[in-house]
Amino acid sequence: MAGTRIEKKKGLRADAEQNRERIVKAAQALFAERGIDVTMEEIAREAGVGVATLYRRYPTRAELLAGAFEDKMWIFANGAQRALQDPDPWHGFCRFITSLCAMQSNDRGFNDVLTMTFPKVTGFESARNEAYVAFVELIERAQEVGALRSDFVPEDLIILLMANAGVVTAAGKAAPRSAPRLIAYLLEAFAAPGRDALPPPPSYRQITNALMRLSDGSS
Amino acid sequence: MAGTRIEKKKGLRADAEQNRERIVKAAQALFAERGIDVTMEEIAREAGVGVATLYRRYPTRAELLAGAFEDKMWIFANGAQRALQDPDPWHGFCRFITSLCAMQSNDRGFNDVLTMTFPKVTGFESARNEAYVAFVELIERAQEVGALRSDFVPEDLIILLMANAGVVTAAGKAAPRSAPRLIAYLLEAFAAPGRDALPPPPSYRQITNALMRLSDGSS
DNA sequence: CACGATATGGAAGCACTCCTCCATTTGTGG
DNA sequence: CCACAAATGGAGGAGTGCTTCCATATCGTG
Repeated sequence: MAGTRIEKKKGLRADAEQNRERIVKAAQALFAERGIDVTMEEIAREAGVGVATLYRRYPTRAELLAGAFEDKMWIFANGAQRALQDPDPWHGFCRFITSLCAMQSNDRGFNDVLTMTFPKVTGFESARNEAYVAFVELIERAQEVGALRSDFVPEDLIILLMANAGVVTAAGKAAPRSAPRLIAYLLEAFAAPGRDALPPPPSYRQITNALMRLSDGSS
Repeated sequence: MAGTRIEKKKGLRADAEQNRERIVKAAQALFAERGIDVTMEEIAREAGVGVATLYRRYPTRAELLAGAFEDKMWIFANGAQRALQDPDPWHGFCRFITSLCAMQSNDRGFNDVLTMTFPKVTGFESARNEAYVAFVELIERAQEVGALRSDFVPEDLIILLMANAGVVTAAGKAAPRSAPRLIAYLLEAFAAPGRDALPPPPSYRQITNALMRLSDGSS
């Protein structure tokens, strides 16, 4: 997903740059799996460096978060833009929402960051706004062809995001089965006509087990 | 809502019992307003007692939570039962969901507790199960009269709860405007036909302000 | 290859919470 | 009214997590 990226810091010593990359990767992996509450020590350990190294590169926890989620935020910001190129407005609308929610499901940390909006972290707010502008147009297009109900407003997307975040957070392992069902219901409610069938629900056992997540160590 | 309650602890000295009540009230108030993360010290201060007093009555944080939310959990557990007495199955179904979600909106702590399911706290799990059983019947009744879509399953309620919890948590002050909109969409998706109109959405300003909640001290 | 700037690791400083200890105060039955 | 069990408050032990310090090790240029 990340692949070849531009070298950020200009005058970084070779080994330092390598360590920086290790740190970001470790942070991304741990955040994705366990949410943004992972310890700085743990990230450093996973990256195979000391905490001081981590702090030299990312002086504060917030900056590490920003560094770790920068690319996903950018993908998010451009998601609506790309969806605008879909010839079918309604399909583009649904695809954007679906893929965005999938990102939430697949990355607990991203899920946290999306709705938590920690302030003063360069670039995130602007990414959000950029996505918002594109999304407004996505809505208008879908409404013009009569596929999206006319009383749908852009704020509803944010509500959907927060709702999905709640499901992802609370459902834990059952999220991949639960979240799509929520999205399906909502898309159906958003549509003027009705369309595709619902995905199968998780079992009661699965979902209550997920609720118990405090008892075990996993998600 | 609480009003006159039964004296819990039998042989409590008069002043001790009075302090216990103060503690529960303080805990309920603070939890409701700021979620379950409130400090023990803070609760003690609000109650006008020392921490030791608090700990003597509720030896652990979990027990205090249990004590503070016991009554609301009971209300929840019996909500479905009461809804069963509604002559109109669909109306009963909607009313139960609506009032339950309103409880989440009005009490951040209850919202947390509902989905967090901390284990080994006497009575909560059984309350949940009791509600679940009643809710299954509520569903069947609503489906029999053709008001509720036939592919709706009980687990969908849990998903709805988790989704609403996410909105309440993330929206903060905008929750009273946002959560009902989510519920309205979902109820519409749950219904076989379509019914009532959607409530007005929160403004973009309101909802993004809510997202900024980390910057200020309030919710 | 040597030397200075850069980078590093781990210990320790802070801040914050949960919870415990114990000397002192307070209610209450006889 | 007294004596004693019950109750209390606040200091402090223990644990955790973010961040800083600094002595040491490493890179890379002249």
